[in-house]
Order: sequence, then structure tokens, then C-alpha cells
Amino acid sequence: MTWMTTTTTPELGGLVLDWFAVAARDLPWRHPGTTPWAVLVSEVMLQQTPVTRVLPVWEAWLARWPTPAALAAEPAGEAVRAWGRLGYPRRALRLHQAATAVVERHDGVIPAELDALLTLPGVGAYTARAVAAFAFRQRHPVVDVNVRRLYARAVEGRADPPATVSRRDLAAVAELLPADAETAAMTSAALMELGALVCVARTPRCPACPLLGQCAWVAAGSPAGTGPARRPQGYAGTDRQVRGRLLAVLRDAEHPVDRMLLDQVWDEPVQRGRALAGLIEDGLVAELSPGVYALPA
DNA sequence: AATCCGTGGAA
DNA sequence: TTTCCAAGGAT
Repeated sequence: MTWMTTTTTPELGGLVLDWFAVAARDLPWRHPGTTPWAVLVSEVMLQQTPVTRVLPVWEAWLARWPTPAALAAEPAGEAVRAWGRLGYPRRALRLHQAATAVVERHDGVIPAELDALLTLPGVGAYTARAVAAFAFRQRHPVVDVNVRRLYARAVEGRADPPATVSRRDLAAVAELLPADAETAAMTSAALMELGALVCVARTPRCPACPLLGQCAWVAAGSPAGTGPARRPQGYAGTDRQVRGRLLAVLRDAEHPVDRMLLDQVWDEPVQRGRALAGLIEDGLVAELSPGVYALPA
């Protein structure tokens, strides 16, 4: 792969790095010596999940499963149980699948190549590049929602980023990165941190921003965006809520549970049945015998 | 491309 | 109280 070496705003990276050196949070997965496996676990846990909720689960997870092989040696249900209430429990299942794939295909070693990372379950365009950059110190554009929002504002002058990430977005962010791989990796972490702490979604703290003087959005008068797209529905009453309740019962149970116990979490039988069937379909729940359920083996 | 997939804190 | 949204991925 060939990288662009020109930079449209060569000073941006330096400003962000200087700010990062002073303002960055002390997050354990950024400490030197953090294994690629630990970085991967952090990235998957952080998908759509705030840092403060990830921290204790990440610590416990790695204390119990310090290597992919350690996790792969246990039932997938143990991963789902250890996931706790982080949300989107399919991530736990995929992390277990990824650990298994790493053991089977990579001798238990997290691969450093982007293409190999992309084949792992639960590892998409963002997570693969995050691992390649943060664990292996390679030069890749690491574009999450923070970076997209920061880029939309500082460079494009727009209040909000586009809904989806395109290849052109990746290329555009790549142009912001310095040529040196180690510095590029640190710049990516800094861009994410700035988006997470200063250039936040609802009320950006522009006075604290190192890019204030060159921000295209501020220069344009900080025009309001179109606002968030209306969510089709809230959370209460959805299948997601029912699935969450069902899985919570199984997570907290040390033994298989009867259907009668699961039936108590939701009154409406059709939706309840649909939710349970969905969990089984997803591999998050196993039916050991008719009417008896547990986390998967 | 649009939708689905959890959870809980902050405003 | 309700709404927003948080280091996305799979289909």
C-alpha cells in the first residue's frame, strides 16, 4: 500500500501532539508494554461504549485471560458472562471467536498485518487499523467517530460528520498524519483524544482547543448542524431491551435456567419468544434441552 | 444504505 | 423527564 506523503495542514499534527502531551488521559491500554491482545480487547470493548465503563471490565478480563489462547480454552459463555453489562454482548462472542481464530490460524499470536486483522470476527475497518497503529505502531488512518467529527469541523467547516465512513475519509485523514510511523500512531491517538475531550458532539469546548485558531468551523461562525437524525424508536419496549433482560438472567445464573424463569422478565409472550429465539440464533444462548437454557458452551 | 445490536451517564 | 450519545460491526 502506498501512502500519501503530502500534508494539507502540516501544523495540525504538531499542535494536536503538543496538546496530547499535556492533556491526555492516563489510560492503561496506552501504557508501554501493553500486549496486542490487550489492545484488541480494549478496542472491541470501547466500540460504542464509554471509557469509564470499559476500564474495570478490561482489567478483569486481561487478568483472567492474558492471552488469546487462555480465552479460547474456555467456553464462549464465559466470555459473555465476563462481559457483564458493557452492552452489545455479541462483541464478547466475537472476541472469543477472534481468540479462537488467532490460535488456529496464527499460532496464538495477534497478527500485525492489517489484512489479517480484518479477517477476525468483530474486527472492522476501525478496529483493525487501531490495533495496527496502537499495538504495532504502524502508519494507518484510525478513523472513529471522534476523528470524523474533528475532521468535519476543523478541516471541512461542518458541524457534524457524515453518517458513514468512506474510503475518501480514510485517505483524507491519512494526509494529516506525519510520515514517521511512530509519530503517526501517536497523532492518531491524539486526534481521538481531542475529539473525545474537547471537540465533543454536543457542546464543544472550543476555548480549550489547540486548533481554535485554524478551525474551519469556528472561522465560519460555528454554524449549527442539522442535528441528529431522529431515532426510529427509543430503547424501552424494544427487542433489545428484552434480549438484555433475558441475557442478564443467564449471566447471573451459575446453572441452567428453566424457561419459566426467563418468562418473568417480559409480559408480552410473542416479543419474548422472538427475543429468546434471536439470542439463540446469535449464539448468545444455548438451549440444553427443551425449555432449559444457559450461556453457550 | 438502512437497520439492528445494550447500557447507563450526562445534560 | 426525555433525549443524546459513547474508540463500530455485520448483514
